Amino acid sequence: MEAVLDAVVRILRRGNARAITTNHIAATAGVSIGSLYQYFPDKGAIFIALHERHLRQIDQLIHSTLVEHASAPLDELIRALVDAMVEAHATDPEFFKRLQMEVPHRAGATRDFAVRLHGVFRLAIAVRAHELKRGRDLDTTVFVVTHMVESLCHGAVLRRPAGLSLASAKKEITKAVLAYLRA
Amino acid sequence: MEAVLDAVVRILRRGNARAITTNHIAATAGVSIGSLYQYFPDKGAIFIALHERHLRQIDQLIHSTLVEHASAPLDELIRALVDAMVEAHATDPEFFKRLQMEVPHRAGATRDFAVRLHGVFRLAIAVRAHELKRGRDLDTTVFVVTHMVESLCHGAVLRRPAGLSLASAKKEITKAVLAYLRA
Amino acid sequence: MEAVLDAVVRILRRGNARAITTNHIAATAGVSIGSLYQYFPDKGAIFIALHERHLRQIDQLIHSTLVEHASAPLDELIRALVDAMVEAHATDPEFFKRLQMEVPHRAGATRDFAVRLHGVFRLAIAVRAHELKRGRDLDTTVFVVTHMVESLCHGAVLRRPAGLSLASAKKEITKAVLAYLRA
Amino acid sequence: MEAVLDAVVRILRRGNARAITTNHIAATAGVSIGSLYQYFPDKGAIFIALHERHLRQIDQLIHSTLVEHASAPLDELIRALVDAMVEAHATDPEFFKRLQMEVPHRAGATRDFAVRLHGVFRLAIAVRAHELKRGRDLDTTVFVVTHMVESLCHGAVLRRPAGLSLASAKKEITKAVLAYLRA
DNA sequence: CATGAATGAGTGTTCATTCAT
DNA sequence: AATGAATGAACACTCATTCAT
Repeated sequence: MEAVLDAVVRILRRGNARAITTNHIAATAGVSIGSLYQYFPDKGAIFIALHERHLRQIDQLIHSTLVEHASAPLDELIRALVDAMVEAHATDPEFFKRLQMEVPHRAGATRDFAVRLHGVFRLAIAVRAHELKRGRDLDTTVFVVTHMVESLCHGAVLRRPAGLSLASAKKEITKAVLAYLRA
Repeated sequence: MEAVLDAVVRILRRGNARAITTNHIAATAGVSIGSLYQYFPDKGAIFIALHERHLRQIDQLIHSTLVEHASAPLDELIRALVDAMVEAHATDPEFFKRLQMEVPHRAGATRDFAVRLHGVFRLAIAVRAHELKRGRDLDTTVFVVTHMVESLCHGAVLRRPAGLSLASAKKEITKAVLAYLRA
Repeated sequence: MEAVLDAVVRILRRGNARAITTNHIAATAGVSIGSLYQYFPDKGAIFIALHERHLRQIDQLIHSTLVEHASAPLDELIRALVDAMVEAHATDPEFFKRLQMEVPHRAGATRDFAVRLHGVFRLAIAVRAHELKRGRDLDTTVFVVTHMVESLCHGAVLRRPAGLSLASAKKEITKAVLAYLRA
Repeated sequence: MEAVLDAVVRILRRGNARAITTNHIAATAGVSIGSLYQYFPDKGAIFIALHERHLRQIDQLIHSTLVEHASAPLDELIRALVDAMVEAHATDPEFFKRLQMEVPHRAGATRDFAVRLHGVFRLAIAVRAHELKRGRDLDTTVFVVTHMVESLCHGAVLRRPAGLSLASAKKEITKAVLAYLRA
């Protein structure tokens, strides 16, 4: 199963978006289509699994970042999170872009992403509520932070303006998130 | 040509993502496939045109908002922009979601979006540079604002937490953007 | 459409039961699979159409036999009917056998056959009721005659014992049917 | 082996004609496909065995009927045979119909049926030759009787007209066969 | 003997695209 | 310019069969 997902990744990296056929995936994975269909009910399931694996990896990254900085103040935590998110996608931005664009991602894959981030971010922010102004709605705050982190980190990797280094981008994102949280 | 794009919209609204075939699009548009291919070189061109039309609509919306608030202070402008963006997508969020998920948007459609917003936002912010701290890099600031507005406005329509009204979401987004700009 | 059915017939005659694939049918018919699927929703529809055409041919044969012998007495009519039925299948018994055995005939094709024969036989026998004993139930009589004619005529072509000529078989069938009708 | 055939029967009764795959048969039978292929060289062999088992059951039924009525006169014998045949199929006509329609019966399964019936009927009629007119060809007579019994008994179960009870159908079939034999 | 994961040739079907009318 | 029947490459998927364990 892992081999199949890796095969899709390999094909995607090679840039052959047109070659993402079940037969070609199976061949690239070194298994027969029969075997492929023993583990995935249909083609869509492969894409869903691929997205989910990607999300799981980000999840783990964020989890370990949160654990590592469990007792750190808000600004340090945000800095670390942004750093982790950006680095996670900066390794192979080309591939990441293609995964976003070429691989159909129906079925709330993106939603899942927002939802999962929501849970852990909620906890992390709740713990540091004393650093924020009183009277804020926690879920609203988390909603905004979640979207800012996701969108800006992706943007930093894929669409940052020429002349803006990745390091500066990370600083700016951190600044923006903290500005919101402290407002 | 407009009829063809409207046909895709109609099919999308009906929810039949599987039915987006050139033949079905032509039939729904009330033209023959032959005619369809007289105006669009291939299927992808239809999707590109559809996305571009959507972007053009948002562009116009933002343009008129900017013109309307040409001499307004920063906070009013941002409030108006967020309002316009959210309302533009809130009319039919189901359709909008499907457009994002089902219609392949290769060829930097999203990039174009960011790029276009970038241009006008740049001007609007440059004009109000006196309201911001000195020494900021304009492009960086615009990059962040652009992504925040896009991501949060889309998120507000598609993924806002239960219990958060659209009106409150708009306020919160405005607050977040202004917090960043004033930081 | 006719060409497609003829193609199936040709393949069947060639004996290549394994070669009855939609692609092969289309190729044999001299049309593209695309065209084939423009006229038949799926493979099964081809078989149904083939059976229906065969039934229609038999229907017409029986109709003209009935018309030709509209005012003939019962024994002459039965003799003519049996003759027509046997001759219709005797032309190419090999093909006919394969049509029965190799071509899936779900969806009440055979039932239709019995039903159609029932209607015309009913009329033909009703008109000659005076030649039969009184008090017979017409539908029951027709049911028996229908099945006798169909089964025995098919059997005469496909399974008659060695040493029994087709001509003798026809005589015997006629005798059997008349014996029943006059009983 | 018996379990495998029963599995096919069970699947057929459930109506899932599309589900008659070797894997599904094996699963339903509670054995592995490996084991299935230890006893049956290929899929066709399963169907042949199924048909043969069915024929064997009918054979036994007819045999015992013949033995039971070994010294009975012709009319009693025919009545008993028709009764046995009809009852044999009337138990589960739905299943029987599906067996006929869905299960490929190449390889002269039907022929075997006619042939086997032929043997025993031949003997039974030969013994009672004194009840028939002289000068009849025995094989011809048996051919006709065989087909009449098979076709009419099947027809009585599957296609008898509304308003005709099974009991009346049996009487009528008996009458028809006797009428022929005595003609 | 039994198992069942693995195989892959082969199938039905779709659908973007063309082109003669 | 408009049409839409025809095309056929390409695809997702099935399922009978094998064979190492």
